[in-house]
Amino acid sequence: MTSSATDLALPSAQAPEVQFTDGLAEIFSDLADLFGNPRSVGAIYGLLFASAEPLTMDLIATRLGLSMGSVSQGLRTLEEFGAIERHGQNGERTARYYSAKHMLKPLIAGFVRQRLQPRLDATNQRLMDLEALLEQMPPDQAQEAAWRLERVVQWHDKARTFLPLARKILGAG
Amino acid sequence: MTSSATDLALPSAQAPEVQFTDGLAEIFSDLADLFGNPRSVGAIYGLLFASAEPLTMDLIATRLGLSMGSVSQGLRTLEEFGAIERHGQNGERTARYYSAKHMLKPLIAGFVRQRLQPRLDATNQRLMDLEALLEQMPPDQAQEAAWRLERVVQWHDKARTFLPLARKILGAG
DNA sequence: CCTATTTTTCAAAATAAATTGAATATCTGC
DNA sequence: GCAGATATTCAATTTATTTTGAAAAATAGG
Repeated sequence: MTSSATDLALPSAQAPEVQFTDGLAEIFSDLADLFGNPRSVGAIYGLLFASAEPLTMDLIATRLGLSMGSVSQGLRTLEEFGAIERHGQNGERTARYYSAKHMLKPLIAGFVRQRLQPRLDATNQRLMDLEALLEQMPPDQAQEAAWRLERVVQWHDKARTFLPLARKILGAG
Repeated sequence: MTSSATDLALPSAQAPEVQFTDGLAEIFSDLADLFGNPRSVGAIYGLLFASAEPLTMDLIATRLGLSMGSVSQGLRTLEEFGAIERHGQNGERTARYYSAKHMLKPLIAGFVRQRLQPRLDATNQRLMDLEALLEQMPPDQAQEAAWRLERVVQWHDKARTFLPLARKILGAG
């Protein structure tokens, strides 16, 4: 709609390897977003994943059009997840270099450990608080409520025991 | 920290059954948020789940302090998920009544079908586009890139085939 | 211990997402 | 086909989140 005569000269007519890298960055942006992480975190991981050699912070920032601040924070998140590696910093050159671990396992495991697990644990605590509340309710109400609560608790327990399995299956590749 | 002398008279010293209902609404709010849905959707489901009898839209709105607009949209989302049921509207009384299906299965299945699946399918398409790109790259680069891309594609396929299993296990309760 | 370079921090700005509310539409019974 | 009641829509507002950018803090070499 926007482009004129030469539709082959697309808005972003980049060299294929650049398109490839940007494409992976975008895909991982979307996945990050899908799982409730900032898009920038996904973009950084995608870029590192696509790159043949490690990159410095400001290469990443330049390439993705992000501020150093964002990249710094994003790298930290990914490092907490255990999804990337540092190189260099051993004297000869000053800037640190980063690369993605090519197993998705650490990324997934890290995400589960850092983000999912804590929230599910918090929910678990609240469910237990509600269970305690039952005792203060008039018996007939309490029984009704207990029945309903039980469903949620059971599901929640299942979800929590399910997570390790999910991690195992999804992390294997 | 905020409350004075009588710590037993907590800020929201409600009847236990109200605390119970609000508690479940909050728990489901958090879960909704965790999975990328508006908190209001979770709150509505939680309230309906906790309630012994079906509720009208404006009972829900009043109880949760939401606008009718939010509740209307939230109920639609939940209906699309297949997580709630309508009652009434069969002549005698005018307002429709809503209740939660007490199986979490439809909620989960609906969420997966309406939200997760479409996004993963879109990602799949983009991965295929990237695969097509490989042919335009110089062979040595293409090989490197293919190797990386393959990892993502494999993982993604696994994730997609994994979803039905997850639904089965988590939906059973 | 100074300087140049890289990295982190975090308040402010930009952006994205959810919620409201009032106009509009749909129903139901008469 | 009107009136009262209920429900939906969607632009405007509010709220929450992400990103920026500039100041402060590390880090390494001289």
